[in-house]
Amino acid sequence: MSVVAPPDRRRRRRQETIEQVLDVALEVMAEQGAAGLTLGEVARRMGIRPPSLYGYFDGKHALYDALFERGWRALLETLRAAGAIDQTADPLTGLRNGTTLLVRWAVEHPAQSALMFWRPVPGFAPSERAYAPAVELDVESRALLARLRDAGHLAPDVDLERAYRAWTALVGGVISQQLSNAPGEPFETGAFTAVLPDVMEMWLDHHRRNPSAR
Amino acid sequence: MSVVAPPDRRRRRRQETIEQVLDVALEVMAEQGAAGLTLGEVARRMGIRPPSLYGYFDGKHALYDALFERGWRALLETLRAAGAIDQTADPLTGLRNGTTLLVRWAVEHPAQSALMFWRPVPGFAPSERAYAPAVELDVESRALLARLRDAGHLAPDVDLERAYRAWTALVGGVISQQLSNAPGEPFETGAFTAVLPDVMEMWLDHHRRNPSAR
DNA sequence: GTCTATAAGCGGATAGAC
DNA sequence: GTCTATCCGCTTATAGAC
Repeated sequence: MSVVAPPDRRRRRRQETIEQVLDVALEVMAEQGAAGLTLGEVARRMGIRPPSLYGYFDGKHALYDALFERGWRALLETLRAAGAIDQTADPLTGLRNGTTLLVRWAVEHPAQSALMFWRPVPGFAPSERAYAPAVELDVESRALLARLRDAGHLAPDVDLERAYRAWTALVGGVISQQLSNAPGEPFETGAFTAVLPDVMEMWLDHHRRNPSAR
Repeated sequence: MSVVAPPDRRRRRRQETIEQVLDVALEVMAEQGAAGLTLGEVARRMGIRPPSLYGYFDGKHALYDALFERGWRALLETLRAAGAIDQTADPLTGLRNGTTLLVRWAVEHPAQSALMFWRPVPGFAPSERAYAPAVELDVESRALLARLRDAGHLAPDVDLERAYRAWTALVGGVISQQLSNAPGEPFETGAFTAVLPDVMEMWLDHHRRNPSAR
């Protein structure tokens, strides 16, 4: 038996502090942008000194890594909770609703989205661990497209890989245009989120009629 | 007559130094990313001290501003030279060629594109002067879409504003996916640049048949 | 053991004096 | 152009409080 087992109390308290660091870091990023995060500002808001943060995170990149992972987990949970990637649900409804939810989440979490979708922080690359939930969503999304094809909504001989890349480009494009050119606009009335339905129908129309292996 | 008029020689030399600063800064950005630019690294490569750069640029943001403007001018010139936005050329060919050229330029100038299309540098916003060539391209692009409609390639009652926003989202999406998810891949063999033709035809098909005012 | 602090090193941006 | 000096941010070392 372990002689130095830490009491649950202490472990829980530590975990709470870690969560608080992440919460505060998200606040700072929301105000200053993803690359505008500083340990000094996080420490200031927590009432501690910057070096104390090293008891919880192994430096700034480790903090970014945790924020990256947390973001993808939150997004994945949002989509799962809505049943958008449920294997028994109607794939067409799932794609439309899931895509809309994803874009909404991105627009409502602009700084975190920048960290997750682009590479705004010089020198930071997510660890494999942090990347895992993103891979999970990737796998589920590809499976959803396959079900969409099997249900007859896409051409039977559609090039799924190519169609998937086009889909990510369209969705990512709406998000990046909205966040870069009209930041602060809410999802409901965004100049670019407004064309998301058009863009989705473009993609659906095209792949219903076209295997896209030109 | 002016007593202190600087000889042309000196003015030219100064201009050359300014250009050299910009060239070196682009090199550093290409290696470190847009936000990875540091005055120290630029000065080091030029064989001078960081404070000396203040004789040519009023600080780091002014340097970013010049790089932003230079990038949009270069892109605009590339498109003009190819006749893509020539008012007498066939608008359909112009759109296809111009879009392809734009995406190619972006993929071949990734760090500068990030500065131009997104907001990777905390606290930096382009000046009106630096923004001017971007506005010019914006105006020309909208005019190209109008000619496309008048030539019968788009539905006569198409919502041009909406169609234009969708087009920028599609093109920006291809660029951002390519640069974020497969950086370093050349334009010719890029995983996402490869779907650009699909994406363009999607947009054309949709707007030929659909006014997109749903 | 655990948390946090202070001190100090380093690099970067920038203002001022020469 | 330079050097100096200041300020800020990340990071490590070390030491004191609980």
